[in-house]
Amino acid sequence: MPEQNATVPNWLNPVEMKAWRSYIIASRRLLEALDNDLEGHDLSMPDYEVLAALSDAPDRKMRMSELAEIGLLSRSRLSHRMKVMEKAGWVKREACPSDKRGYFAVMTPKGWKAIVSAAPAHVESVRLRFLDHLSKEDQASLFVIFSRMEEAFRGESSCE
Amino acid sequence: MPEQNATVPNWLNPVEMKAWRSYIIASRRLLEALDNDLEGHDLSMPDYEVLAALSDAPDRKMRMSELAEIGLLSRSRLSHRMKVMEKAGWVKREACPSDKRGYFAVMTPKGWKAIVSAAPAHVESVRLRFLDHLSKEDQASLFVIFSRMEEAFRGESSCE
DNA sequence: GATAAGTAGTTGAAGGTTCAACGTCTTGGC
DNA sequence: GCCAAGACGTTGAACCTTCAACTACTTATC
Repeated sequence: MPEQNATVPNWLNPVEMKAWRSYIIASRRLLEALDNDLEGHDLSMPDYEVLAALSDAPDRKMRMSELAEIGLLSRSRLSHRMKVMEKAGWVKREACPSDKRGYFAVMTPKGWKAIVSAAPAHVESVRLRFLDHLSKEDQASLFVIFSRMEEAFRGESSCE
Repeated sequence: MPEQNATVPNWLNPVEMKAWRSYIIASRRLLEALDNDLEGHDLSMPDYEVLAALSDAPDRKMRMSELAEIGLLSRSRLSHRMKVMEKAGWVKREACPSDKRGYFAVMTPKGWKAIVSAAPAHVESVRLRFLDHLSKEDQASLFVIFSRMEEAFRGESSCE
């Protein structure tokens, strides 16, 4: 970090620095590892999340925009991704009768099979890579901390 | 999440689920927000980290591979990124005399100016978006948790 | 000291993501 | 009803990342 003191910047002290660095490194590695673990099932994390969201939805279908929101994807990104997932046969699109601008993403039986076969391994991987490092108390306090953070971001989401 | 019980998958219980979801959502938003905050200085997070690492190195220069490791970038990605950063005038490359395969990434005065002007705002943004949500004790326990996670990933880094 | 194996770094192609612009439809105000 | 403003979703272009292949050099082994 360069030093400078135009308005006396308030650099991170060693404790803060360590917290921040360990967080940033571990969180990247975590995402990487989860993605790798999923690769065996030919799924990426975003694809998995889209399928997981659909699998929980009534009739396994959901409006594009809702899906984008849940999956933390921009509309555009979801749209591009859907083209690929549709080609893979996991989902299809269906016009929405009540709003003619809208579409439903609908999970196909093949998509269902894909997520059913990937889910146990993915959950296992979330445990192994994340939850297993946390005691019950850690889990509770992480939840508090990150909910607070999440709350703070509410309203300025950049994936619309 | 679909249900299935081939080998009785051990789904997440509500506490685990909440910890996991809040973590994954907040951590994505955090990265997004930090990137946005940096945008005003025409830097992305990876660029910032590369410059920050260089600015701390002796002579503000560093071997490409070391830089890649610190910045959590693959060699290839760093190489591509360097081309851009070089064009922007922040860094240049310099052959390594002792190992003729190797290169140094060297920070230019312009690069120094860029990071000096971005750093205070970035640090402020790390505080605002992350550290401010954490008490001293939270910081310490996060550090313990994520160091442990980081440790577990050691050796299977996919950015070589 | 020759050779095999490994390391440093780059490259191009394939694929993913973002951004701004667009067409289509809905909604609210008059 | 009409019109402006907004929401839904898609598109293409620009950009970024990954992956595998490659060159050039170094190291280890014999």
